[in-house]
Amino acid sequence: MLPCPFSPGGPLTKREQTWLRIVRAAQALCLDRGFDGFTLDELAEASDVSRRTLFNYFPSKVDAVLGGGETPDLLHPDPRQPHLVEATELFRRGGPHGRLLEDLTALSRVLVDGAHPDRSLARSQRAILFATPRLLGEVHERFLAAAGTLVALVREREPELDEGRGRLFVRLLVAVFDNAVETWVEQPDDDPRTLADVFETHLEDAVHLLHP
Amino acid sequence: MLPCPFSPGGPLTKREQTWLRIVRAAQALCLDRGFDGFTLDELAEASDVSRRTLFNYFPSKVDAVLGGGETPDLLHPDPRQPHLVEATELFRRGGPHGRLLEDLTALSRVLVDGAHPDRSLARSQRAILFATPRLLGEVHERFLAAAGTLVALVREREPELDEGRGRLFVRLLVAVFDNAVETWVEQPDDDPRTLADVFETHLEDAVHLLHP
DNA sequence: ATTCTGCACTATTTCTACAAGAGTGCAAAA
DNA sequence: TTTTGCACTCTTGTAGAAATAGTGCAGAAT
Repeated sequence: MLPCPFSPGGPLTKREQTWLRIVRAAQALCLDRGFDGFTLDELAEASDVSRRTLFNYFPSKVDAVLGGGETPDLLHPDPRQPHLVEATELFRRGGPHGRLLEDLTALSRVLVDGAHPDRSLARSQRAILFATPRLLGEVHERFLAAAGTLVALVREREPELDEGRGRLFVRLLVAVFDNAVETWVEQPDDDPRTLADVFETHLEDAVHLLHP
Repeated sequence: MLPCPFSPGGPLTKREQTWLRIVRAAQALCLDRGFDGFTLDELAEASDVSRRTLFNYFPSKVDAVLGGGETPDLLHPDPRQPHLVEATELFRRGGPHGRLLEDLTALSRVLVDGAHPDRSLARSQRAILFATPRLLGEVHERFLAAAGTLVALVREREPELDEGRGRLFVRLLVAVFDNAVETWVEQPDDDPRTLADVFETHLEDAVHLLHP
């Protein structure tokens, strides 16, 4: 029932327009009054749909403000998100390069960027996260869940990676991600780097730091 | 005013005896009734000191239960803990081996083991952490603080490590530590590995996972 | 001389009940 | 097929009171 954030290319469908209208209103309200400073009734009014319809688009207030879809499950990617299906299939077959870390980086990029269908949304998202540290926790949780499925996928490709190491791997990825988010959120407004860019840089940094 | 957990070797001083009595009582109460199931008045009575004296030994209830001293500052180590002073001095001068990762492992060991002066304490600590997940958060915070000073020390030795990477490094260490704690806590009761052992193993695992 | 203790104090936390808002199920309307 | 209204549950915030955590200090005890 919940839609993917955007179908690529072409004019926006009616549903996509409504989706955008809601997110924009939610972000405006959030920037204006803070996350707890507005109710869903107000958001419904501001975006010109019924309160009930909001939940037709977003499972929660947080999702509306963050403009996120469901957290992707890379093990069983949603067929409505063909780029996800494609990327995971490629990875399963030995990834774009054949070296785990690089392939993982590529896959992470798909994952991280999935939350940012639109440049202008990304920008206000940054402002909101900056103003509402509480939401950082939510972002963390979402990535944590996604990273779990990511590592599950890795373990299919690399069976010698046992569960314990998999868990550790998740934690490392999440640590890099959290750091990337923190950096990205504090970035000056005209810095063009996306969250995925920063994540990739930090992942490389992590590799160097732990290089024997 | 607060003492180091133990002076090495020899018979226990009066202060050390009292320290132990308090910790034992605190752990017993905690295992028996849960962390929130007893008051400091009760702990005072059980360990035969006045309530006020408890705070002479531990800055908080959590510290009493965990049997921890202050979180060590590796940049300015407490002179009353000579092994810390020694280890940091050695590290500053180029560490035991001269390779950052190995020296870091050695230093981390000192840090992690510092919280476990005694085998039997470590064992009940494990049981308590298992039964009271809430305390895991406290343990995390303590290590986070300590890791901060650890990385500050590293940055003195390796000036090309900028602040951003330092922050990332802290996060990675904390991730490894959290994973180690989780593993250690779930360990069967007769498993002789200390937390520091597990931490070291996981740090090595992390290095391999991020090996290009 | 140092550590312990009682006591008076402040600061958090917990509890209760209640209100407000988040989130769901369903059937009729668009 | 999507939207909407409505009735519903569940979680979270609020306010005030009680319990408990934690502090400062001066005198007692060792």
